[in-house]
Amino acid sequence: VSGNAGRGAIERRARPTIEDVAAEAGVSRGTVSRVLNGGINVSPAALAAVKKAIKQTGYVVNHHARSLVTQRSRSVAFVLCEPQERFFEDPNFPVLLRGCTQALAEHDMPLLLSIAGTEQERERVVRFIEAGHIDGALLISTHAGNPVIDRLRALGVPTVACGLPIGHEQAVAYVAVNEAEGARQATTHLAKAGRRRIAMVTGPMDMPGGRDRLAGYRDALAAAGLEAGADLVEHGDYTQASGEAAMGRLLARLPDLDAVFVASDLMAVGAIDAIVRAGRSVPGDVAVVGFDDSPAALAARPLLTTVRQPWGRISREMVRLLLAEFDGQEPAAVILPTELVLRASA
Amino acid sequence: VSGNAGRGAIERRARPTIEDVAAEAGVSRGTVSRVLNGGINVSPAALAAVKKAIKQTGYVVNHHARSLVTQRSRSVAFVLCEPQERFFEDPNFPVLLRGCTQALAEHDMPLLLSIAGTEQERERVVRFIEAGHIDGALLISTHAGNPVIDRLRALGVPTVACGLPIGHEQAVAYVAVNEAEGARQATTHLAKAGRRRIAMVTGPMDMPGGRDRLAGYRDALAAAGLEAGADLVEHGDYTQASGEAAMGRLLARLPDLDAVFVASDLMAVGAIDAIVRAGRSVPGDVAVVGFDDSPAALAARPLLTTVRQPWGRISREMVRLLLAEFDGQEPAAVILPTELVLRASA
DNA sequence: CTGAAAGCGCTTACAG
DNA sequence: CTGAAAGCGCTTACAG
Repeated sequence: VSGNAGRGAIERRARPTIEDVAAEAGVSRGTVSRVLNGGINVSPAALAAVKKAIKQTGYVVNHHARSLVTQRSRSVAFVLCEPQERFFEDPNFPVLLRGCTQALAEHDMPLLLSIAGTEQERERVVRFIEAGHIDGALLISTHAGNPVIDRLRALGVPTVACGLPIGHEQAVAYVAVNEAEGARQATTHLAKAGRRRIAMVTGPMDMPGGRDRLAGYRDALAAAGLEAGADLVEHGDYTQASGEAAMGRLLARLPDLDAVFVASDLMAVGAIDAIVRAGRSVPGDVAVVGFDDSPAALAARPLLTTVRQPWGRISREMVRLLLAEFDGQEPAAVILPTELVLRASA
Repeated sequence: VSGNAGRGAIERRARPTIEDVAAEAGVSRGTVSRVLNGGINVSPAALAAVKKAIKQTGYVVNHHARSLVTQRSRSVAFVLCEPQERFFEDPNFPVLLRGCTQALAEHDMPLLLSIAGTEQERERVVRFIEAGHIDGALLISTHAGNPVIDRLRALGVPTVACGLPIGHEQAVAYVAVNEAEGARQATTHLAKAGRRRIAMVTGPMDMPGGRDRLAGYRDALAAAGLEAGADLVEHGDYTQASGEAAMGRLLARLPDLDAVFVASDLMAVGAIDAIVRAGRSVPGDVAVVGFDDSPAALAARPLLTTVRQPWGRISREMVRLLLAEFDGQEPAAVILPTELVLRASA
């Protein structure tokens, strides 16, 4: 009500400082600071007085002042090194973004979104990080030769990658899923259901999920004693359109195909389109298993049987690894298990 | 190469300060600061010397120190007040998020992602904002009675909403699209193409996009002299599933339906599913127009004719309005035009 | 366990 | 146009 009248540029009401709290509690500002930083070396009486004073004054720490002396910002960048299209289309990104935001929030750390899709954006993001605005980075990148990762390493900025960072496996921390095992689960499920001609649509072969899921599929085929000719495999790039196109080629080439394992849910949605358009039914004529258990799996008709990536846990582990690096621990890798989720498509 | 050996907790190489630049340039630190802040009241000679020194030392300003004295953080929160599901499913969010990130980046301001879907998250986000960590907020909310908006106003934090903030139209800045006009464009197109029984699937009626698109649809029907019975309208909640269900009801009730205007692309995708499953073709039997021109429109089969929301421009205008508020301008509203995008579905 | 004091790296009146 | 100085709000040895 008193509010905006005559306000010029932004100006907020003056916030209480540590000095105000000290006065209220009848102690020095050093003591207040000690309470703020864990309460070590503080008498119970002083502790109580300060806590009460904090409540009364409504004090909240000024992070800029704190960061100025500690040289830490307590903030983390979520660095998305993807071309525009993938960022928009891939349903996994929002899930991962939300997971990381939540996991960070639990430690009262904000997430800065940095989009580094183009060369120009990459440059800006690196400059930003060089400027020391953040303590660490969560790196989402699918490119094998991503320059951002080199720059980050050169700067000594703690970094955790999502998925195996090809070429930096030893040097940068990462959390990934057991790709091959997930593919085995999917393929074995198809084989056990009595499918004999099981094709696959892979992801890009220069990415871990591309290579390793194919390897797992081949393992499972061999274990089941099924044929595994090269003609059973087509490649996609994780987009829905590429899944549709790859499936079209498979269908044209292999009329007796009765199942397909697709390396992402989004591609699987495209594959189902192609199957239905070819006049065949899912799962009646062709059983389909996807990968990710992304929101796309639930939007698919029929509902998609898929290999779940535990996104919530992946996010939390990424954050945990990053915090560990802040504390001086060496970069580590975490490999998480997948789980087959049975729905209607297979 | 010298790098990590023996590194304990995080520690980066010491960065040059303003003092180093001053020494290098042979001026005082006040002069360096003046150069940094626009170069006003600085002689050409001093300006040149300082610029050179900045380059030589590789100096980059310490934002914490600056913020401590200016009391401004130069960072903005993107506050997403949506239930989990919508955040994951709605293809508009990534587009908007990217647009705002880019627009902010052009001003060298980082975007902090704040997710306030649950009550608990809302509480945390408000605390964070109360702590003074950000200068302003971009608010994405579809709820009519959202408490976050009240808190933001009470705190006097400059805020810009995406879409008309019901109940706060006069008090908080916003940028929205001309909803009714967009709906008119869609409906008129259908009428001009010779469709006579044009139904509609709306969004939630407690949201501007729900109400106003319905109004525009009715206007256009009246202008075209077409029937506009209440039985032609069904309501959805912007999810794909709700679009499919609503379309199912429409089809069951109105066998002679030959067109439908759906208030979001995602619901339109669901509607197409329902139409095809009912054994009818798109656009042959039923023409479909969506709303948004989100990535979903391009993933749809057939490609979706839709009403484009200019997301890039919406993002830029939101950021512009926010910066204007930082400079003391009163909250303003920006209404942007829509554009009908003709593709295959109608 | 506690207080007084130095210092983090900046900006900005102030005096000249 | 420029420099000396105060001060933003904190943390952290240091001495007691």
